Amino acid sequence: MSNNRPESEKSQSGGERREGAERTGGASNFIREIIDEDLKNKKNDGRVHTRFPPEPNGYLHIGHAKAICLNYGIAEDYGGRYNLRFDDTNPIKEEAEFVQSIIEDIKWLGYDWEDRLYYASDYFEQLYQWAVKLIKDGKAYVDDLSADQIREHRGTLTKPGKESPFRNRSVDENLDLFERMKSGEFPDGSRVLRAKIDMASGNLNMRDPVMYRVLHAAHHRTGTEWCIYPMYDWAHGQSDSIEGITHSLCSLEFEDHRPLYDWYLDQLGVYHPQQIEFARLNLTNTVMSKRKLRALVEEGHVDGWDDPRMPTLSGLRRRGYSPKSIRTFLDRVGVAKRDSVVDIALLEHCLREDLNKTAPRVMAVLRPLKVVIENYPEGQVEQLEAINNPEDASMGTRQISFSREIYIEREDFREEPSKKFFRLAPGREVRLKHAYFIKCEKVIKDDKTGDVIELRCTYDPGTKSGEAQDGRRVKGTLHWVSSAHAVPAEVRIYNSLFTREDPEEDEDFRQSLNPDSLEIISDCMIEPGLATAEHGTCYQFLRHGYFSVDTKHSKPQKPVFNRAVSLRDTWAKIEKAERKKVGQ
RNA sequence: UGGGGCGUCGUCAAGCGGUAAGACACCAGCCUUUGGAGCUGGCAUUCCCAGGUUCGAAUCCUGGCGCCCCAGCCA
Repeated sequence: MSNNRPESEKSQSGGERREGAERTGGASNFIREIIDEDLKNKKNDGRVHTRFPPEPNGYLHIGHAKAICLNYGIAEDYGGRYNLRFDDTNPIKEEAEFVQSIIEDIKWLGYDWEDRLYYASDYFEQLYQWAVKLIKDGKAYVDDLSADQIREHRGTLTKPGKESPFRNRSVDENLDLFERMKSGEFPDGSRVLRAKIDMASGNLNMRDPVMYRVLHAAHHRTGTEWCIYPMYDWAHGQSDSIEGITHSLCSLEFEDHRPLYDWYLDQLGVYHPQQIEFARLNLTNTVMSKRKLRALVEEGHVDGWDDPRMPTLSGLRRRGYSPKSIRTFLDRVGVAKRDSVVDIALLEHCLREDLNKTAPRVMAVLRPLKVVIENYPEGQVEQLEAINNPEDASMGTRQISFSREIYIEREDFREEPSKKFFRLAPGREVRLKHAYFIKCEKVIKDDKTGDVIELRCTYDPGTKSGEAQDGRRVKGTLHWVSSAHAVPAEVRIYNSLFTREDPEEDEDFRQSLNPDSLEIISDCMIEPGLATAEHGTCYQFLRHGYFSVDTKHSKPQKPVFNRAVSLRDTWAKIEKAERKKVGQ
């Protein structure tokens, strides 16, 4: 590296950073350009401080991960800090258990906010004082209108609103009423505190937005201390301001809330964070709204928030996704302001890329077909050496048992093979991975059904470990397990939850729910070493894909595996193309 | 007939007046004891459209068109 300046100096220079090998935070984007510019102008004394502000009302999904990686990744890359703040301003929807799951998911992604864990509810008292200040300044008033009346007064997108008859109460009356709202004198919904801005604004958010509502509800942290709660819009900007956030990154729909945040901050005369909006993540063949995800859970279409088909972080984790693959994915997706839908194939690609380097290879037969090797001595068992990962020699080797009777994959045998099928067929020879060449001599069928139930083969003792002494080649290599040594297992194959790329296009997103999104195969045979595989571990089942030990259902001697992602399947493409040709 | 955004390959996405990066997907080939991985090559004469400015425009100007968001006492 030509760059040998001290680390601290590097971290302050945008230009150098792009050349640095250590820069892992992804390509430049419009947000980083803004920050580079701010740094150049010595804005915020060169500080970069971001935050991720989730509402604890549900589980995090990969769309949230985009916001997390963006906010936290930028802070890391610029040598700044990042906070975690729960936006808990609505006690009716929020629960402490969601706080825990959110913390767990973000930690799992690999981030550490140190001691900077905050809650909007930490600021309730300050927010209250600020509200009093606005009242005293004649910038806020207590409104007795009902929710319906407020809506009517708001006007429409094209028509200006009407001012509330309570808009011009005296400061003293407002102070008195607000105080009594706080002390619990009024029932829910009876009165609100509103900012006095402009009922004719083209921006609906500026038409005297509600700052406080009366809510006699217990809050997960403040209990029953408060019976008025701040609206998100009143709490959010000030919370960022209090924490000294320099760049408040949020999604596009808050663009026209920004003038309101700025208005509040201006009236209060406090520090202004800079809000920058970006487009949220959408993925093909899934849905990303909390409402829809909740419906899937509650209506029983999935096994829970952590169902491996869900785009939730807990679901992806259970399925076998690594934090690294998710972060890589998000880096590659980039950040911009245009609405987009990312092909889920990119996510899968990132997982394969990661697991290819790290997952131990292992043999598992999902749909076993018995093979008897007639010329192999009965009762003989030999140990063969198998490499654990051809991509990483340091992962070593293991011993596997070979014997006269084995299982191979049903789909690896074809009685009438097509030209391009180069696996096992009558009279054909293939290689057994790590073992010998075998040749199919006889096909045994069920008398009644005609199904192939067993293959009789011979092996060539001179092909041990997979090479023929006479140099003859074989095109196919099959995985297998020794029937006497293999252990039964359950394997769950997942396909996309929705058949349609964009399920939201339907009137009801449930219409394109994929009936085949989960296939349970219960009679699989796997290498004995996997019988006690640890929860969450990922393996590559040779020629199949990457499989993780299910954390919910897997038990020692009764293992359950989730297919995280299949291997790229060139053969499937060839077959598909062949079928298409024949169909013509 | 309101306000705020956005329009570059099938999908994301660089590009910031000097003659269209990269990734995924797809296609072709090489290689292979995983039809995996890897490697090589192909894949936008054109940037929503139309005018204009300029020696030169995806980038600047004007006018259209299209898409998204906003009328919670949700966030």
